[in-house]
Amino acid sequence: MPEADIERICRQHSLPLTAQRRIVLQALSLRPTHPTVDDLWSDVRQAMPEISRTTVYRILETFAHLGVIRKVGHPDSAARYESRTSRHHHLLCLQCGRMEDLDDASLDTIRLPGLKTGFQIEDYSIQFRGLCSRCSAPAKPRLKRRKTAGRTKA
Amino acid sequence: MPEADIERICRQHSLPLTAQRRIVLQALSLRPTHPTVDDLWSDVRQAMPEISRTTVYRILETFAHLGVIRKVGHPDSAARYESRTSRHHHLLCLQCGRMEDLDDASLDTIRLPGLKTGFQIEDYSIQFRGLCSRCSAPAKPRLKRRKTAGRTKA
DNA sequence: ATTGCGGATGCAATAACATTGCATAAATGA
DNA sequence: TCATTTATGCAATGTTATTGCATCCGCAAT
Repeated sequence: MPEADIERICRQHSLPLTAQRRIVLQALSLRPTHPTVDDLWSDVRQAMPEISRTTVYRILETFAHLGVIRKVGHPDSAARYESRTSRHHHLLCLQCGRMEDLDDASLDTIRLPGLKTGFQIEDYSIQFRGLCSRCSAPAKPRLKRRKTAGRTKA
Repeated sequence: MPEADIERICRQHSLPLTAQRRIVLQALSLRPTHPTVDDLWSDVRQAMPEISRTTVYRILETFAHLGVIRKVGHPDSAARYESRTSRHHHLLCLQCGRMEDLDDASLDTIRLPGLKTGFQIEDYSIQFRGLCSRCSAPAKPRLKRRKTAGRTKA
């Protein structure tokens, strides 16, 4: 998320533009894998060692309520956030919990379920579950090596 | 989940069939809305007041690892479980956090993303976000009442 | 029915995750 | 620069989840 966007967002909502807000949103947008609050806190402390964990919690909650970022559901309980709010999908690794974004325009044409659900639906996203490349690779450890020997690099 | 299934599952995995396991799985299958651990603990204590919270945690984790039940991702941090592991989708209320199941065979034909994702995909489910009937109804509170006056029952 | 084994349970302690109250500090607009 | 308003940091507290260990219970062999 470019600096300019962060400024605009704060001004639009009459929120003081603080260094903490800049740096937290910045850190979030640099993380493609839906970090937890503590992941972000670690990142942010590199540049601002005195920032408080509470502040990170608060900033994320504030912007999530504004719809600027999103809190994503993840089976490993611990809040996770993402900076993208436009439609996209998720790849979830059942082994390590890694969650990556997936963009695929052909998935934009899902027929929304009818009103009989009782829900007024605004958007959707698909969660694909499986094994990420890191976790599926070591799945055949007994295989004899051929010439394209496996990189076991975790 | 019928009693017989619970027995079968335990025998298949050589797990002692305890009263606690029976009652926790039973309680989960009676809850259509993806309860938290404490939701289930409350339910279960009606019939078994001395059951420990820790035990409920452990039973759910055990069976989730076996694939008998599933831990679902939910933006409100607190683990939630569901007893259905066959493909189905979710309706999530952004207001109250309620999450309901949606079955719709026409959503079974999603084209899986290719191997270029690096993921080996096993299954997917769609999360539809919006407002549930309870939360979308009071959304126009300034409206003059007509003959179909609103039930304000939260 | 009794016994013995291994795993499950309950409890208490602890850890991990999250929120709140309040004093201080910083951003904004005049 | 000053006043106002809100954010931040800190410490305390609350909530959610896990762990170690003594005891209990399901289960199978007797």
